[in-house]
Amino acid sequence: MVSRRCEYGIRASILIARESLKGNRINLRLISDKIGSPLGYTTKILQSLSNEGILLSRRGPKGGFEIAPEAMETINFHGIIMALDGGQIYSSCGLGLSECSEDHPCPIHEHFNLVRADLNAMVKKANLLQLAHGLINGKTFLNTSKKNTLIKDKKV
Amino acid sequence: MVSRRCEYGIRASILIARESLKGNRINLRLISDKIGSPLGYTTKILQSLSNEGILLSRRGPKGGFEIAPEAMETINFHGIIMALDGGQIYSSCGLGLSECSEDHPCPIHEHFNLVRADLNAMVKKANLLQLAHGLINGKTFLNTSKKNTLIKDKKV
DNA sequence: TCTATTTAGGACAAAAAAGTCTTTTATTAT
DNA sequence: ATAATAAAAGACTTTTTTGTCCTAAATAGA
Ligand code: SF4
Ligand code: SF4
Repeated sequence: MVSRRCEYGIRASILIARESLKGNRINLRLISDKIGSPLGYTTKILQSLSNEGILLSRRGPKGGFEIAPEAMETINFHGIIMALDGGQIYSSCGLGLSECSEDHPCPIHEHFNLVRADLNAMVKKANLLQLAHGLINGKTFLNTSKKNTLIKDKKV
Repeated sequence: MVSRRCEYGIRASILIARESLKGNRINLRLISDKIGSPLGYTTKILQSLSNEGILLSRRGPKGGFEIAPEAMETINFHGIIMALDGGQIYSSCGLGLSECSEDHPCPIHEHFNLVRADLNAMVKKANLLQLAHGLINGKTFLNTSKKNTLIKDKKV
């Protein structure tokens, strides 16, 4: 549904948001460790998010990444996906049926529109403040298994 | 959402179904032409679908691909996706948040469940008979632009 | 039987995505 | 100032996905 790049970006953002709410800045090593992503790859993803203004970064000792608490309500999945994958998910049909248009719809257009509407609603509804709070309250978890091992194991 | 491989497979299946309803067998060259997919790649996708019993193939002159009309109601997107991409779409979280479990959900689990439910409903509801009929009636279209040019152009 | 046609199958190549490594720049504390 | 720390940036490699090409096997029709 989204690229791995984007998956890491989402997980990292939620983690950084949580730490920022607790007043901490968190560095690359810790992030890649906690979310189970390759360090050298993560650095670029976080750079992209910084460049897009989603994260704040600070070099040097005591440096790391953070998110301004007042911005957290504005930053949602949609923004992160746009920053990392670019709008393809939205502009292209998820089923690859070439062209979208209301007066020339492909055979499954109606069905697919429902899914797309839900997806759009979700990515815009899910903001970082909410997600980070969920983590802090303990109601929800940010599972940090390395490299999706659990999911891959299922296949074997 | 699905791989390109799967996109081609879906488009091809709908086309073959339509032709089969009209009593025609359709060959590789025509298929790849109509759906705008590379011929040599398409051959393998159709082979996979044949091996999974989704398509019937016939070699030699007047050969080609077809789908038994009585099977069309049984063949849905779910089956095609499983045959070509394998169940990853279902087993892994579309947002890559590692682990799925009802008692240890990740922060956006509830939101995502809605999308997933819709998606599941769609891929199972969309069967080939229905889709092929849509094409024949002229109510819906199977857009055959080559290599998703329209979508890619939007980015430029 | 012979030839033309069409799928099957496998080896190979190119492109894209994911991941690694090394050097540079900024920041903090001594 | 200097040393240590951490992000920025870019070159490079590996893996996966996508795509190409060539040969073999099956089938229909002359
Ligand atoms: S018309 Fe609908 S189903 Fe068809 S390609 Fe466009 S969005 Fe997808
Ligand atoms: S708990 Fe829900 S949102 Fe989280 S990884 Fe699993 S399916 Fe995805």
